[in-house]
Amino acid sequence: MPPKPKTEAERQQLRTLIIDAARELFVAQGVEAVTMREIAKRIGYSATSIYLHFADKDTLLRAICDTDFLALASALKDILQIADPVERLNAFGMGYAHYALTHPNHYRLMFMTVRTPCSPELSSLQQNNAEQDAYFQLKTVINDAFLAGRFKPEFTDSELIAQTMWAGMHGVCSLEINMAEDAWVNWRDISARLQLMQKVLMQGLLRE
Amino acid sequence: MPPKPKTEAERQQLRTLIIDAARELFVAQGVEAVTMREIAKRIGYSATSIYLHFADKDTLLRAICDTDFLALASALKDILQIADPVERLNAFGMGYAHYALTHPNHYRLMFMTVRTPCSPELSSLQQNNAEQDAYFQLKTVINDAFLAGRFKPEFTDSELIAQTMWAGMHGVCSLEINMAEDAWVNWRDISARLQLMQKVLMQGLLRE
DNA sequence: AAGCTTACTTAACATTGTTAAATTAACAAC
DNA sequence: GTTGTTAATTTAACAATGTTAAGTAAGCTT
Repeated sequence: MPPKPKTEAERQQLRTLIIDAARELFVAQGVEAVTMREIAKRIGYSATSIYLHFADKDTLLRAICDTDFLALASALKDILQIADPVERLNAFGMGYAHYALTHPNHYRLMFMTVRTPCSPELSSLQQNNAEQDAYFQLKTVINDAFLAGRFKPEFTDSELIAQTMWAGMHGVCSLEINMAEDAWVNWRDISARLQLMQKVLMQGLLRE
Repeated sequence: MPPKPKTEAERQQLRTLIIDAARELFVAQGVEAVTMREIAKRIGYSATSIYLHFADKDTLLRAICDTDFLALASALKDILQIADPVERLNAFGMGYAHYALTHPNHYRLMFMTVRTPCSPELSSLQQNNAEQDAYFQLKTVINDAFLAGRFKPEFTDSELIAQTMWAGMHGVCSLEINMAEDAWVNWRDISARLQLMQKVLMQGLLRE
């Protein structure tokens, strides 16, 4: 209840307390369920206190987002150790999809909701850092295969290839996350869809 | 201001008046701009009147959605006339993407937002009607190419192919709609991304 | 003319994000 | 030790939203 001057460490601690509470709600019930008052109740503060640490709800959501981008990069980190470039590329795609499908709410926030666009300035993450930036990881993985001459010679723009592979996996994952319950479509098994997408991308892009 | 008993035709007319006003707001400013009061102001009624025609906001949005699913099917209808199955498939993919990118707000509502899932019972559209059901059109286009023996023999499930091609195009379109402004990624030109996706899908799936 | 139904409106409620104004405790200065 | 000052927090309050309940008035039926 009462006010004491707080050290920077204490402030940071409270910040992550808020983020964690928000994430918990958010993972359980999606973005809409996250109300400032509900978050506050969880941590035993009043709603307005959150505004001492985050400018508004959007900023808070982006802070969650940031930690989840980091989590994604961490989840994929080990895959970068695989020696063979094509095998690595395969594993990277599947690792990405696995993260997406096991963290649908995070994934939705990161890539499927209208939000003020991410930019390096607004983020706490370091762009082009292989430990933190999953997009950089993707570019690297693709570029390694590219430099190893594994792609068909007609494809010359490594970053364009990266964006296309991303789009392919993102397409499967986002349709699954958003429309799996949709009875209009007789959905095939998600792992079959993932595998086929992966295979098609590979067959379409790689040399024989 | 005054009440007269209305014929069924008049009721229907008011219904579409509401839908059109809602769509206008919605197209211009996205789903967030669609408030019941704003719609009402546009058509010179009070907000609560809308509830005489639509159970709630979600129902209204889905009604818009329904007319847009129909619009998508209509936009693609002519393509079905193309004789060569592969050429038709190509045109269908591009037509789909064109609709998505020229109607981003509709597309977002149809395929990218959390909504109570579509099912044939809740929709006014006829499933498996080539004039109304774009997914059926897709299945048909794919299946025609399938029956013409144009896919690699290893791919035996025509509907799985359909879902994969859909996912590919959806991936490109939805990333564009949601993340084009994102400065983290050095996005290649959208038409280059579309073309590459199309080409990769074709090269991956079709016989030589 | 009395009453019922229909189309509509105004009031009102609860919930949201957010801001402004109080409160309360610790610390510093005299 | 009283008095400011500052920082952390809360309570009140606002405006906007979706939605419901209660009212109002025009036409229809009898």
